[in-house]
Amino acid sequence: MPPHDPSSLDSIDLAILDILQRDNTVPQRAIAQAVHLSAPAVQRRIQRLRESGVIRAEVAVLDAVKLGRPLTLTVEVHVHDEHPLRTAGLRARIAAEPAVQQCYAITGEADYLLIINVASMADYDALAERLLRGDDNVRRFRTSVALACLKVGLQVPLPQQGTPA
Amino acid sequence: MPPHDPSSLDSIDLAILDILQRDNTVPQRAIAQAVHLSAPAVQRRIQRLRESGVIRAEVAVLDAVKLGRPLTLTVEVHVHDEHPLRTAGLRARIAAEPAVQQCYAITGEADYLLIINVASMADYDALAERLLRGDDNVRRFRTSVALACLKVGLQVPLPQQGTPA
DNA sequence: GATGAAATAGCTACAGA
DNA sequence: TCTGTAGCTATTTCATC
Repeated sequence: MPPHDPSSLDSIDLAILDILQRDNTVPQRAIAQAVHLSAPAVQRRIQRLRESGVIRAEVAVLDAVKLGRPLTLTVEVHVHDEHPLRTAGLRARIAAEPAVQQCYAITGEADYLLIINVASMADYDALAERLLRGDDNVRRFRTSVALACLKVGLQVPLPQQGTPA
Repeated sequence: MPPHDPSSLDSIDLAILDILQRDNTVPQRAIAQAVHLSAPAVQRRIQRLRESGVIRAEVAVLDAVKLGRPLTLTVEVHVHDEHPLRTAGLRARIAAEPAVQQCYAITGEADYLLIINVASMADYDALAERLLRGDDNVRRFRTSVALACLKVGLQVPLPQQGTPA
């Protein structure tokens, strides 16, 4: 995958990305019309954006409520030791746990921020048990219940470490 | 959009969703083969999942670094008054702000959790100014810098309120 | 739910700017 | 190097069983 510096993205690339970010089922012909280009030209640009990694993935976004996981929780995790060797287990469990939707390593008060989807509080309790309470490097964690999701963007922020979702 | 209760999703639906959640460019023939069904049968199921809202969106996931927004921040916002009328402005500004990738209304210590992507700290400062500091209903906010994104799942957790991304 | 035909989208090759 | 035109391949979609 060749690297891609932002300066090589022209305004047409950005316009294409703006469309695909919202809906990647839009036919290339329709995109072509929107950006005043031919369909193959659009196709080539999309191909390049994929190869260079600007487009990281093309996915379906699912509805957690309709999947029977109506509860969303945010969890701030504090660890004793941030050393990779000491956090490797936690990271591996997080990667393997489908209920964990997102995980960021952060600075400041807490060390990790998790966004989790579960069917019930009982499920969360069990999850917290095997994910956090069993780990003696986890000092404490603070859970908040999400009441609403006001916005969901899908730009992947930082180079991913470990297993991708 | 007809409602869809989780019980009406059989194991084949779940298998299809599991594939599409990772990569929605997989041809229906390949999905059909994976779930031991014919392509049109898969097509009908996908159509139903779309109409019922289980599949909420089909999108391209972009790389924020390659787009020139290498900084990810998480922000916990505390407000004075949670009344919808008093938070409407904040919510509207969040919805309109492309740098704000995600926003959850949460219980507990803070009232909102934001996940933000910006090009620089200077950009964030300007953003915080127009988004938060200008709002006299915002009591305080706590910003953390994300060091790494360990996992990104794309299940939309709760019914969205306000403008979707 | 499966089969086969029609429509449509995506991809490649080639020519020109 | 990039764009546009043309033609091909493959996928989606629809009608029928």
